Amino acid sequence: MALIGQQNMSTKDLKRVSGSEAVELPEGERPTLKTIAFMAGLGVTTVSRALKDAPEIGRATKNRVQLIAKQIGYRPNRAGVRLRTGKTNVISLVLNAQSEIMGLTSNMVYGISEILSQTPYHLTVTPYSVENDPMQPIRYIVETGSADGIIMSRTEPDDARVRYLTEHGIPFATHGRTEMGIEHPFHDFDNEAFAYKSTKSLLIKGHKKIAMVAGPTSAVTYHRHLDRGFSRAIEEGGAQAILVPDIDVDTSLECIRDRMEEIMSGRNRPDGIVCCSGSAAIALVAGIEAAGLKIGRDVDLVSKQSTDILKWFRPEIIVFNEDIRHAGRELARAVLRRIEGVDARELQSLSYPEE
Amino acid sequence: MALIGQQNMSTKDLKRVSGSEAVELPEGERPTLKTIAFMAGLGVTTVSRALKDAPEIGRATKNRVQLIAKQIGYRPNRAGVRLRTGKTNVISLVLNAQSEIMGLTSNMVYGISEILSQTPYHLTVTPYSVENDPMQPIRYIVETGSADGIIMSRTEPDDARVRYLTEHGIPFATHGRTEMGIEHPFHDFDNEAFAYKSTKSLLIKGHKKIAMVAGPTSAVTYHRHLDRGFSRAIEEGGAQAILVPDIDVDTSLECIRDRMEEIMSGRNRPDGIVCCSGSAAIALVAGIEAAGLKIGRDVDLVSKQSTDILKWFRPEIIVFNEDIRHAGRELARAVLRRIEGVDARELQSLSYPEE
DNA sequence: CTCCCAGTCTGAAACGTTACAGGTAGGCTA
DNA sequence: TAGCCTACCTGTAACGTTTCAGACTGGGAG
Repeated sequence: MALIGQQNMSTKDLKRVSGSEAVELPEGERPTLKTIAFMAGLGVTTVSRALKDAPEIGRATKNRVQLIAKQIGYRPNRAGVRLRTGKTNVISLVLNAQSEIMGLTSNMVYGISEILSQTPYHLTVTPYSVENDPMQPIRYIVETGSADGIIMSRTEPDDARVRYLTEHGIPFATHGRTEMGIEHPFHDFDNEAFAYKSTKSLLIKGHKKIAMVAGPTSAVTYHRHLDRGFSRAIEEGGAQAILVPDIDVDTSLECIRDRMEEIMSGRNRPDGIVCCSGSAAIALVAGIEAAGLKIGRDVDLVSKQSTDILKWFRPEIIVFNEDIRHAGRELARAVLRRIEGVDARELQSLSYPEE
Repeated sequence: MALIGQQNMSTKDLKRVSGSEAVELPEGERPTLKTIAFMAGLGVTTVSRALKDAPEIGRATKNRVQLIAKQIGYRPNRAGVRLRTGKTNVISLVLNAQSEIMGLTSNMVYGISEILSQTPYHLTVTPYSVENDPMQPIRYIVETGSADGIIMSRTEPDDARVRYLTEHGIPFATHGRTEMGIEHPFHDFDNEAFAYKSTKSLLIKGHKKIAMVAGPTSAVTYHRHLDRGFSRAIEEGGAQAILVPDIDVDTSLECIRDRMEEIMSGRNRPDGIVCCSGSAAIALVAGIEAAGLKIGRDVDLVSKQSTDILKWFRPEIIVFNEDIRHAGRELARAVLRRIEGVDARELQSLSYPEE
């Protein structure tokens, strides 16, 4: 551990500008406020203020300083700013490191980055393993002050993280909604609308026995929305809902397939299925086909997908798309504006299923 | 907290306490070296050194200081360390923000995080858009000193980023190899072995006209390896290589399918195909089936995959697995050890195709 | 002529850390 | 007894930034 700092390309012995004029030109080293101050013949304070357009600095001076800064490619030292102000200029994406088949995480990351790339913010990713407490990374970030804002997913109706962050006044945005009477920034896909529309589309095709996967077993909020939309459509259509028990967002694909085969081999099998994730749909299909049935003939399947894969898999599947990259953009925008102090209620958005 | 009263024995300690600073008890604020120094009745310098087990600090003192630090949950302030030492404790993952169907990026991120979670390092992700210069994020990181080490992918035989980082002495590790006479840390999947083995397996099945997708059109190094393994196996087996021109790592799936359909409808169509990515395989299958052929009957397909999806898609596809999460772990380990000063040649690893 | 004010600019201090150059006490050598 | 060494510990300065409390103009008011 004594070795760690050693890579740090030494030769730091540069003549320092102390009180008098030890001439230091923009050689090798990164320019700082001091460099600009020296070049402009001003004090560091003035330069600092000039660069942020403070009103007590003359127009001419500001222009001059800003010109120099641009010319020599000045970039504020993040450590300096952070130490002095506590502002990290970091947004942390907290997610669970579950293996996933589709590029869900990637698209979220890319969406967020798209927004952050036009700001001084950096993005750090903090996964937590499935067996760990989801609160742990959150606590770490808050206790060490290592980010100005947090984006997280797998939001639950009563979410301990939301409560904790709200109590501590840390800006955050969630992918998904809560139901705990706390107003906070979020972005969510309207899963109720999806479930409703997709169930409807099955009803219109004349199906009468409809199943939804995965059901409301899970702790995650959006399953409640799915259930709501599903139940509403079922009721309106006077159809029968077939239950698919014990499947949630973490159920393995193998398990989904087996469960599905079982159900599709039973005598009360559904003629229409609503599925809420692309990967689950793939397992469903395997189960259905293992039961000797065929999508689009014996049973219709409508699924949400966050990546355009199902059309390659079985073109017969009816798909609705959830744009995760867009979610990433929305969440990034929300958390940034929250940091600026915008009211949480203005930072809540939904996106709607598109066929 | 429990240790507050613990001002033990000596009388001379008191002079420090009453001597200069205002008495500042461990309030809501985060503890710093000063807090510990006050509690232990020592100087900040001593505490700093005691915490890193410096030899010039007495055993007893070290134990005492470390105990206090643990008790009050002391965490070094990253900004302080970074400002003073230049060490950021950040690893940056630089990747291109191409949409991807499989969870390639995610698994890389998770693999890296697995390693970093046991260290003080954080992971930042810096995507660059496809139309941008790949050098841009690299330059940014180096110029602003915003990471201690870099991990990057899409490595090319003559890679400008590798040259630049080597010249600047910045630790990095690449996913994939270069061919430019510069020794640097890398992890790579042995694509030559994969191409050789998979082509062999087709030869053994009696196939005589074999195609490989994607071909060596791409700038990325690993296509050369694929080509080498493929050619070697073809030569040994006295088979015929069917060319699939103009397909590279960035070709859209639609385009791959169309090209494939065309080729499979031609009169000199292959009876065996080697494919180097799961998503390309999906498009290939579509093309093959559009030509009215069937995998496993008219043509055999062997593909690499980085996520276990092909078995769901067409179980007839013969698969080899590339473990991206493992690659992430290897790369993280490599860049960390490089930061510690380990020779680059000791930080080069390959992983081998597994069926 | 003085006084005050607005408009500009400034040095010092502080954030938390580590490197440097000592300092002190006690014991051992000569 | 003086001198020196070892084992521990210490204060100060510095990293780059922002905030605080001035300080210096020139000019207008009294």
